[in-house]
Amino acid sequence: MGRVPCCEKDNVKRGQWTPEEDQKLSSYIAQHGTRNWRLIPKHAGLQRCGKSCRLRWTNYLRPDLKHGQFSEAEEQTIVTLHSVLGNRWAVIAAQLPGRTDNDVKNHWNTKLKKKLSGMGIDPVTHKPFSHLITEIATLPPPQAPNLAEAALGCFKDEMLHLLTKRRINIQLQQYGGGGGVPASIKHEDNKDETIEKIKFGISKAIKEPGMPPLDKPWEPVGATSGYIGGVFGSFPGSDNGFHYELASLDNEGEVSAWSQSMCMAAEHHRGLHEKVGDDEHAHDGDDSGSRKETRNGDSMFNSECSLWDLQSNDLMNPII
DNA sequence: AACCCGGCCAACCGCAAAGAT
DNA sequence: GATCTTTGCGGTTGGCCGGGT
Repeated sequence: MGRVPCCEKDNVKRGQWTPEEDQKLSSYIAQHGTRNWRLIPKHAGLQRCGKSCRLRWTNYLRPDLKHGQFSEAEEQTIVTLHSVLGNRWAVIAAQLPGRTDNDVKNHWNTKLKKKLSGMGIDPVTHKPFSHLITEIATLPPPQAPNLAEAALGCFKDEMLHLLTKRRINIQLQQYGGGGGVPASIKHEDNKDETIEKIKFGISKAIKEPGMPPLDKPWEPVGATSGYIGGVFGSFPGSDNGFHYELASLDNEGEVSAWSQSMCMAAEHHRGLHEKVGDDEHAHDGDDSGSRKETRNGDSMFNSECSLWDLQSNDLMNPII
């Protein structure tokens, strides 16, 4: 047999908490602790679900919480950890005293994601968009055009931002001084034409002699590409005249400390994934169950490539 | 002044692991 | 061991607010 349900949904209040409710909850927890969330609203005189009380306490009322702006150092920590851990908000928040997973998640979704996109870095993979385009371009037809279309759909906004707002230099030297540029892509200000430019660039890239053989399976090129200090380029070991050069510069044209840090995070991320990739290769014979991740991320940190090994000095709290 | 729009963030929802019976 | 609740987590939503028109 199990237990009784946590609360009857009909009889509970929802929505914003009032100061009176906050006061009731805080004073009850101060006296009795947080032992059983199901009973807390009942005993504290609140018409709330236990789950709602728990969230209110953990995300807002807890006395050890910080409520102010995120510092630059905190932002850097989030980006660095996100590049390694992905959307593991609870684990990331554990490294930021006074911040909750909800805080970190909201800050990421509203600020950091855009900040990275604005710098030309894909916030999901932490790779530069130019790198993604390069990877797509290494695919053989007919996949490449389809994927390019899909990617353009996904990254259209970010690409447009890059191409129209930031200092970006897409060198399509094969055009031969512009004479070979198709008429449809000559007007810089037109956004649709910008997309056409990207498509054209990708299709050109696919046809380049320096490109990997089209009849071979795709392999990531990250291991041989350079990406330091905000500048990224280009095809591995090729001097084929086709490359994207992407500079993440601030308004004054300088590479900011934040930008450099973000780029280093991305570089670190790339290195880690290579290492993780190797590690997973080494475990190819394992049964899948042994690699299954627990909610606390145990397996990640039990693996040969742990966050501790790679960044032990940066972590403030042990990850359980 | 009224309306619209986008950013922000608290709160909710649903799922899965952990724990209790 | 099976079943059920509790807890923790990540994704999503809805409302508030400020700026722009």
